[in-house]
Amino acid sequence: MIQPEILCQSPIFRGISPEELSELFNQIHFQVKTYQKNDLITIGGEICDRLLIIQQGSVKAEMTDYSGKTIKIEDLSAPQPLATAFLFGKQNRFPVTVSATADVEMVSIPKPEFVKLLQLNSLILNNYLNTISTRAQFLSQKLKFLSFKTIKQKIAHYLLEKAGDRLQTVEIQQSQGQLAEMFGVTRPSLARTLGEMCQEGLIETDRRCIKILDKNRMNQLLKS
Amino acid sequence: MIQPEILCQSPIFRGISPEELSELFNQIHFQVKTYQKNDLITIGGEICDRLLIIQQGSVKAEMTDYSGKTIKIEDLSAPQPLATAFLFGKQNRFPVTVSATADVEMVSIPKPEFVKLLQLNSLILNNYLNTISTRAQFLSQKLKFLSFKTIKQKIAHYLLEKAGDRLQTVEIQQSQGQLAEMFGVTRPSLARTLGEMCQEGLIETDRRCIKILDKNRMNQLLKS
DNA sequence: TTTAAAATGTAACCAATGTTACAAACAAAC
DNA sequence: GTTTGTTTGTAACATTGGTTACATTTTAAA
Repeated sequence: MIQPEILCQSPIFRGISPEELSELFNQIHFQVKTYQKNDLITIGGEICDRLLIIQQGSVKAEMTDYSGKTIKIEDLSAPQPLATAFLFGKQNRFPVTVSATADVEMVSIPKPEFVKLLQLNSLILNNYLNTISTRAQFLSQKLKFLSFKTIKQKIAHYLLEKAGDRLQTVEIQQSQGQLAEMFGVTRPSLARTLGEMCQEGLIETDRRCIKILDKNRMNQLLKS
Repeated sequence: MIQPEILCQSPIFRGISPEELSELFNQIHFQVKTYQKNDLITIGGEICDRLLIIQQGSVKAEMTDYSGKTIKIEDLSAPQPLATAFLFGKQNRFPVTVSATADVEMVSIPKPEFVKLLQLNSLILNNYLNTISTRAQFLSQKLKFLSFKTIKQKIAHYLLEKAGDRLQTVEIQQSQGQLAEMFGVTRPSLARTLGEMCQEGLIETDRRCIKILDKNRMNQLLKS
C-alpha cells in the first residue's frame, strides 16, 4: 500500500529511513486512496481534517472565484503534501479544489493520527514545524516587500538587501522583465524608474550590474 | 519562579491546568529572566533558538531599518509569547528588537526543551500548531487581499466576501476612515470610489448599509 | 435644544504608474 | 557575418489614487 521509499522523500518525512517509516505507519491508522485522471480529490471550502500526501501521480490545485469559475493555482506531484498550512489553525478548510491530472495514489492521514506521528517522532515534528514556519516567514517577507509603495522604494529595498553592508555593486540574475514581475510592476515602469534613479545620482547601471552610489539617500527613500 | 496561573492563560498553554503545567515544567530545563524597564531583550537578527513568554510586564518590538533607525511594530504584554513563527523554519532569527517597557519576567525555553514539551503534551502541540498555522493563514489572506490592485476591486472583494451567497445588503461596522485604513488607501479615495460604484449602478449606499445591486458585474471586476 | 466634534461627500489638482509602441542593443543560431 | 529573437531604453498618453480643502451631515455632549 504505502511506498516508504517514495514517502521519505517528502518534506515531512525527510531524514527518516524507509524502514523506520514503515514502522511508524504501522502504529497509526491511515488510508491510501486511488483516483483516476480528472477525479476530484478535495473541494474548496471542505473541512481539512486529514493530511494528504501524493504518493503517485500529480494533481492540480484550483481556486474558485465568486462567479464559480476556477483559476489554476499550482501543480503538485509526488511526494508533495497538500495544504499543510490548513490542517491546523482557525480556518481549517481547504482553500482550493484539488483534482487529479494523472492517476493518483494519495496517502490520507486523519489529523489525530498525524498528531500521534508528530509525538512519536521528533524528526517528523521538526520537519512539519519547519514547513509551516518557513511558509509563514515567506509570506511575512512578501508582505513586507509589498508595504513599500513606490517603485523607487522597492528598488532601493531590493538593492540594499542584496548589497548588505559591504558591497557597492549588485549583479542581478534575472532579466529586467522578471524583476518587474517580482516587484509586481510593468517592465517599462521599472526601466523608467531605474533611469530616473541614475539621473538623480543614486545608482549607476551597466547591463546587469547596478552600482549603489549613495546608500544614505537610498535609505532615506524607504522612510517617507 | 514560574507562575503557572499566568502562563496557562498564554495561547500556547491554553487549556492546561496550572498544576499540570507545573508538572510539565519540572520535566524540562528553562530559565526565568528578569529585565528592568528599557533593557534590551533580543536584538533583531539574533538567532532565535528559544521560546520566550512574557510572564510579567510588557515589552515593545521594534524593527531596525537600513539607516539604523527603529520603528515600533507592536506592544506585547503577559502572557504573550514572542516571535512564535521564527523558532522553526529556514530563517530562524528574531525579525525584531525587543525591549522592556516595564519591569519584565520572561520565561525562556530552549528550542530542544520546547520540542520535548510538544511531545509530552498533545494540547501544547495543538496550541502551538494552531498558533503558527493561524498566522500563516492570516498572512495568506492579507496577501490575497493586497493582490487586488484597484480600490474598486478591493471594495468588490470585501463586499462579496461579507455578503456570501445569500445576502444582498452588507452593513459595515467600522467608519469609512477605518475601512480605508484596512484597505491601505486614503479616506477620500475610498469615498470617491464608492460614489463611482453607485453611479455605475453596482451598489447603493445608505449610511453604513451597502446594497449590492449587480453581483455578476462585481465578479467581473475581480477578474480583469 | 444647542453646540461641538466627528464622519461623510465631493471637487480640483498632482504624482505615480500602467499602456502601447517603437527603436536600439545584444545574444544566439545559422 | 547575417539573421532572428530577446532584452533594454524611451516616449506619449491614459488611468488611478493621493493631497488638500471645504461643505454637509450625523452623532454626542452639554
